[in-house]
Amino acid sequence: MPDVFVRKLGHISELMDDDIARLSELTSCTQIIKPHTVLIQEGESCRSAQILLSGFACCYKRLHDRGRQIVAYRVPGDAEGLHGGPARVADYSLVTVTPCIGATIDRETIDDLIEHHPRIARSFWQSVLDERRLLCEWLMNVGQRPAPQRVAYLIHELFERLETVDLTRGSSVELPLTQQDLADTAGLSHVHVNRVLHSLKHSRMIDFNGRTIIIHDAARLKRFADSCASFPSRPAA
Amino acid sequence: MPDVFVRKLGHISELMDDDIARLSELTSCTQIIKPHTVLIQEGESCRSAQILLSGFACCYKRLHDRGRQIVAYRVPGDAEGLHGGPARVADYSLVTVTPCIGATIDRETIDDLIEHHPRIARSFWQSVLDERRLLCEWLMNVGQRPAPQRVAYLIHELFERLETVDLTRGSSVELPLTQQDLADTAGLSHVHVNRVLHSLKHSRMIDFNGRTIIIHDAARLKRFADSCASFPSRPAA
DNA sequence: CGATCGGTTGATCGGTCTCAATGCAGGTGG
DNA sequence: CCACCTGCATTGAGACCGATCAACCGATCG
Repeated sequence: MPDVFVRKLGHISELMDDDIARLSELTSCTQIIKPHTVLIQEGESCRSAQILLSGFACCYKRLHDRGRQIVAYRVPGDAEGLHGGPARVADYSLVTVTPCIGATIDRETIDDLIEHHPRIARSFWQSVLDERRLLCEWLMNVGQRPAPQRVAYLIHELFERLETVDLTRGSSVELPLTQQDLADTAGLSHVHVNRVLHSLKHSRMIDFNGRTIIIHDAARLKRFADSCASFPSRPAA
Repeated sequence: MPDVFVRKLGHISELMDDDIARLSELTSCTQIIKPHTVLIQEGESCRSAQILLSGFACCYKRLHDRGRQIVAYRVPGDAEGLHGGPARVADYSLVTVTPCIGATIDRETIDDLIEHHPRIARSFWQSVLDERRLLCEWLMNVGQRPAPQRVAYLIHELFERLETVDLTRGSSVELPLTQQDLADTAGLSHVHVNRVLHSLKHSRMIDFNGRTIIIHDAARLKRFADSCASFPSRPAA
């Protein structure tokens, strides 16, 4: 059974046995990383790709004095720097949120994979394009949605992503994020995120207890996120 | 002299004469496109790449009933769909803003270029990664900056991008965007964009007349965008 | 000449931020 | 074992930024 990373790549683009073998070989050398470890610093050049096999990480940019903007989450199976070409200056910092298990692949190996393994190259393209898709979604999220819908969308997205890697149990997920993290993602204050979460809970859209979130009806949550209801609508009756 | 597109690619990643020849060949068959023409529809599958040689276009997503979010601008030399792999469902719509001159390259040709012209492949990677970089910037822009800084940032970015393709004259640019376009980019109302523009003008940060914008001091504009001044600061005295 | 589109301005409303205080849990050192 | 501290969640009060609504203007165009 290949690891999460290889499975996820195989999901978004067809891979053959030898592709899988080659990738598995590269991700077999793992390391354990402590929470809140900075793996990549915005602005510094980054020579390798990072594969996340377990745990939670996030990517963020800082605005001089002001707050940080989280621009992406990395969950098990995700990777950073899976693109061809020479080393680039990092667009954002990458930091672990929880303890993580990761693997590192250097740029030469990435380039070699892209050059000699067309199916792997495709899967790399797909994964970069998927990142771009999420960035567009997030941009629309913070640009167009009011706070409750914004938070609802984020929770829904994370739930769906974690579902594909079997990190949900039924309708509940473990989200190791603080309300401050959510705030920095949604472009809101953590105080307001708190109120919004409770209003979502009150309207039976979600439920939570500690870091565990329960989504009773993912479709309804999504529908709400896309609606312009000026207030989380109560369940009928 | 190669066209804008080829020059821009050559700028971000080294190309040889035969690469340039091959690309120039592909962009030589141009077409004229009317303003407000939808080239790609969000959600529809898109089989070709579009090169923009002249004119202005924008990419946007729609939120059900609510407004649109512009997620990118395309200026001369930019392209859409410059990535490997099979046709994908479009993440956003692409529509011309002004009359444009464009060229179309089909997916098979793109894949062939990526496979047989390593330097071209690199430049394609770079351009996709540059798009991603801008998306992150925009996300931080709407997520973290107050309205005046947000608009200032956008104007600065567009000025810089247009400068690299020689579409500025000294410190002035022609921006064929309505205030509504800027609003949909910044996640603000067009009324507020109007007020902010005037306050930027009043504080001598920018000047404008019709669609022509003058940036007296690009560095100062950028500095202001990155600051947390609660109000556009007047020039000393 | 009316119609349309984009820009401008004023008044008002409300969503969200900020500030501040409190509570609660886990960890650490005495 | 207790005192303390730190990080996170929670709650209230008040201020403010930016949205909305509405009206008007000017230019362009058929």
